[in-house]
Amino acid sequence: MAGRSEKLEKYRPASDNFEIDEFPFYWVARLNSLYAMEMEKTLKPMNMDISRWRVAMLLRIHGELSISDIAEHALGKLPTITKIVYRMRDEGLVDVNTSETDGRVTVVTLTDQGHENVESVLEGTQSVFKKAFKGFTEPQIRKSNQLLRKLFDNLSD
Amino acid sequence: MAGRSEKLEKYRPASDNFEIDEFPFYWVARLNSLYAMEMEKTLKPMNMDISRWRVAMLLRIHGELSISDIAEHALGKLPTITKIVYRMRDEGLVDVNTSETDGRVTVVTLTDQGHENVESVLEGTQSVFKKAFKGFTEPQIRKSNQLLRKLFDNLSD
DNA sequence: TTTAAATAGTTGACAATTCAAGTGAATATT
DNA sequence: AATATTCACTTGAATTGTCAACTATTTAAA
Repeated sequence: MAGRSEKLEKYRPASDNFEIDEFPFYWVARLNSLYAMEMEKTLKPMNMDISRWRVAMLLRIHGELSISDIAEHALGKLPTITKIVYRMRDEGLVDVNTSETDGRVTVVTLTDQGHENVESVLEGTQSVFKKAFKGFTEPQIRKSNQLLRKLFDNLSD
Repeated sequence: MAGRSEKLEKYRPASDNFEIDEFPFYWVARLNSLYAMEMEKTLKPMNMDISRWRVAMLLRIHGELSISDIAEHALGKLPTITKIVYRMRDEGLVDVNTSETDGRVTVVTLTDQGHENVESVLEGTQSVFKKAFKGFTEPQIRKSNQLLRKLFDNLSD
């Protein structure tokens, strides 16, 4: 009978009045797929895909990362990241070395060609972001980001 | 020199002051993966995965869908959905039939076992949603949803 | 009414991801 | 110091997803 719990009913997937259009994770999934598809279009001509792209961007930002670091940021499984990295190495995009301070860790960096590749893709990717946030002001973008982060933090506890 | 364009710089992936933590699609991707991983934990004991689950939920809501309908809602490629559906049929979760009004379309529905399966999984999945939106009020959830939809709509033009 | 074009889905070859089970290096325990 | 445990990957087998090419059905055009 209380207003709040009644209203919340429609977000409860098990509820009879559940409305999927009102379910945030439905839109997170769709938004993510759509973004990925748009990006693939930009990436394909450069012989890249979304997986390689995510790894490359992280390396561009951080300079040097271990396989686990990449897995953590890109939220992928270790074997998956391992294989992406070695694929990228075979394509000349990254260098792979064993850490000098810890023999267990594998350190990955972008090669010159990898850097060039990233920069030329970057030009094309901006349009996707612009399109999605068309009409948004800076504070709105910041708030959107805060929201996404908050949900992520909540879920990772 | 203008305030706005300077502030917006950090969201431009090509920019030198780009900060990935401020990039909404980075968080969309991470949030989506994290949600998927949490869901997988709940789904695994019932012999389900996220793909099957998405198809099952859509069928629970809509009752009957064609392969393309499912592909559209789940934002998957046609061959992918086709294979998921036939896998689910082999596992007894769905029925697959040719439409009586249009011989090209394949109509998919949940079997009784599929329904039971969905209901028992639903019990477990609520906690994931609750965890993510812990501390959110109903208007906040609604606003979050609006935001995600808006981004999706922008991108799909 | 043929023929052409568009739809809706399927299939097979290939690529990517994932699980389970390993390896080898570093830490912790006895 | 020897052994056990944990950590950070790596590998192979199996599953899943994707592209390209194809089939069958319906709709549109000539």
